[in-house]
Amino acid sequence: MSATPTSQRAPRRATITDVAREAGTGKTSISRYLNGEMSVLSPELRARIEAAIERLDYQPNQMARGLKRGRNRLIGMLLADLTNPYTVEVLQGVEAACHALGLMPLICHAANEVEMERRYLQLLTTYRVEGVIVNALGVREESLRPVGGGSIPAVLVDRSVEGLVADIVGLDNRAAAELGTRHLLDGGFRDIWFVVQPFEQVSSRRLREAAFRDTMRAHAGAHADAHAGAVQGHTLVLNLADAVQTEHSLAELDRAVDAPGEPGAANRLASTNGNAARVAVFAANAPVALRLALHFKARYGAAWQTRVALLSIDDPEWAELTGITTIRQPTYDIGYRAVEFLHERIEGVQTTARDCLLPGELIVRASTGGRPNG
Amino acid sequence: MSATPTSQRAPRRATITDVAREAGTGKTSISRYLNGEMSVLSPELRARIEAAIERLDYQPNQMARGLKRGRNRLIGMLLADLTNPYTVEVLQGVEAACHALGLMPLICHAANEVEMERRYLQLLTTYRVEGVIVNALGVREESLRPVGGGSIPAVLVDRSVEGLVADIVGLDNRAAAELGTRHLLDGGFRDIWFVVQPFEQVSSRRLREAAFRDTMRAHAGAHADAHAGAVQGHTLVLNLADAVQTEHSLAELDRAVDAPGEPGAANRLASTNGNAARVAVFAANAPVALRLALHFKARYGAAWQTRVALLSIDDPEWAELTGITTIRQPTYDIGYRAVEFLHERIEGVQTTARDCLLPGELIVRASTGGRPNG
DNA sequence: TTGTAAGCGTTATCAT
DNA sequence: ATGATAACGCTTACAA
Repeated sequence: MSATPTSQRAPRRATITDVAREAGTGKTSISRYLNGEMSVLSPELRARIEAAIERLDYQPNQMARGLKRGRNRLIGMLLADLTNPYTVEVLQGVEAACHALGLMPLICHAANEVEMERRYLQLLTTYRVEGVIVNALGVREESLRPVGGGSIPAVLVDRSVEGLVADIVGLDNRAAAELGTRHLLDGGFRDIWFVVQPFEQVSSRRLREAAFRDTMRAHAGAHADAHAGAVQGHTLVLNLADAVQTEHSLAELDRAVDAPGEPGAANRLASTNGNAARVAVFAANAPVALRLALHFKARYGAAWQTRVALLSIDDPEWAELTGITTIRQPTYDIGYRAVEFLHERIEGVQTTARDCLLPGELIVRASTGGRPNG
Repeated sequence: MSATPTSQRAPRRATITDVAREAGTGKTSISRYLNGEMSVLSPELRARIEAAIERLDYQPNQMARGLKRGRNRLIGMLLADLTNPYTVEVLQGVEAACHALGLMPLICHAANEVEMERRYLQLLTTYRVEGVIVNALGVREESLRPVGGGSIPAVLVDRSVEGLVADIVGLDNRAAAELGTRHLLDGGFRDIWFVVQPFEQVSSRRLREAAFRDTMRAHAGAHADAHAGAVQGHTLVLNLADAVQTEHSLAELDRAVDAPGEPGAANRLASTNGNAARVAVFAANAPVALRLALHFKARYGAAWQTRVALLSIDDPEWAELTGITTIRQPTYDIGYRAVEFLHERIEGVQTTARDCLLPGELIVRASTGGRPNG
């Protein structure tokens, strides 16, 4: 690292007044030119203005424009967790839509901190953004009140927030969880664990977990007499924010994997393929799936997939590499739609809160097949 | 998706004038209160102001403040590619530093599009950000000129840009590439391929590639007589932006893997462990490593690591899962330092362009060990 | 077709 | 200790 002094001062940027003077006219004409009101400008004047702008390298100050106009084309994008691939993908859709609609997203990353979420929301408000897209932490937060209070247009992504009415767009969680569960059931798995982060507070997790249980129950009912031993469905909470709790939960899962289908092991021989002997683990999202995969690999070695079948909602880049079946979310569309909804609201569309549920796509890979790879 | 009409109009936000009226005083006092000039406010007035602000839920308009003050605490953060985990990690450092320094980063994602980079840079300029942190695409871009022209303070991250003088902070690429290469050499690998995206334009890639070659050459020189057959170092360009070219390059790599150390295969038996028979592939970054891993898995099956030893700069989340040796970049620090540098420049520190090179950390995993796992 | 002047919500200058 | 008043850079009636 080196540093020696030098000299150069940033020259003050040209203002509309400078341009007016340079072009020998008034500010009004410049403003008209900037706003494309060409029909009211003589070609001669227009040319002079154009030249002046060019000469001064003039660029209108958006802040000043926004102040006067009362709108600045800024929208806030509040993100719970950028390390989750889901978030980045949604963001791509958001950016594309913003681009198309002439909006500029202010991206704020709460990094799973409630305090950050609060701070950023306040900041956005202070910058007078015209609306916000919120991928909330999910906690019932007083700080989100102004958002819902009609004070500022908002669209929720992925998660609803208790006591807050707003448009929401995200995965059709019920359908997705059911899709995954049925896939495992169809694959002949008898012992299925649904692993999810603490879900009381987070609507999407809650819905997925509920759908999992419902589907298992429905299946059990339909096949009550067909099979001697019923399938087993368990929900396991994995609190990734707490290392101790995480270890605890993983240990519970280990016991199941070590002795699959314990109470009812007898009926396993009747199965059509080897999957009845393997425990299936359904991860509620990618962070959970990753944690599980890392754990299994550490415990059972590189060939862990012969012991456990992993399925996950979300389709992270390593899923293909590891050969894990997933349910891909239409992330790009989610982001795109969210902006469209917000845009409508900003433009004054008045409706009650809308729900936009997009379907997930099952991507079958080796993990849930009959002959697991190593 | 449902939608039925409702009614509620956003009430205009309170302004400083509203507060002044509510508190029965002038705007000046409110401004003073906002800026913490408590010493010039009687406790009595201060209390009235506080109450008025509370009652009106007043929040000062940053845009107006910025317009008047000439500074808005906004900085631009231009990102080449958010899908690269590296970028997200750097961002975390940036956010932390901004938080600490009271700055608000406007995050712009160019998504590897030169046109986007241009557009965003122009946009940032138009919003009068006080500075920019640029993780440039690397292309020699005329649009970056205003940045370097002293017109606006800037700090480069990871990559320098031709013909643009500015502070730059990033990985010590030379040292990192040398570290990786030596690790492979020490591991007994004789046939090493360095795989990198087109590197003419991107300084970090260029440096890594050069360091790789230099290290290989140095090694060859030092051990010229010791071993009968010298080690072989190859550089392979993988253009991920072009599917056809990518396939072509991968095919070339396949030939090498299928017949490792072709010209000089005789000396392989002399090796101390099995690694002389395996081809080692050194990926210049995570995106390359992922593409390679996916390819190898598709071609050689789940046990591909018995055929190829993969090493990569960057430490993506799947590296641990797959057991791949990596060189981790101090991403968080890179982001943090970048903001600190920028802040100094914004505050008027005048120096010539500084280089801040941070060291990478070698994380040894199974991939480069003597007995590869499956 | 062009220009003047009054704001937008702040802060800064200068009185009182 | 307090408060008019003039900017900041722009848009927009309203004139001319």
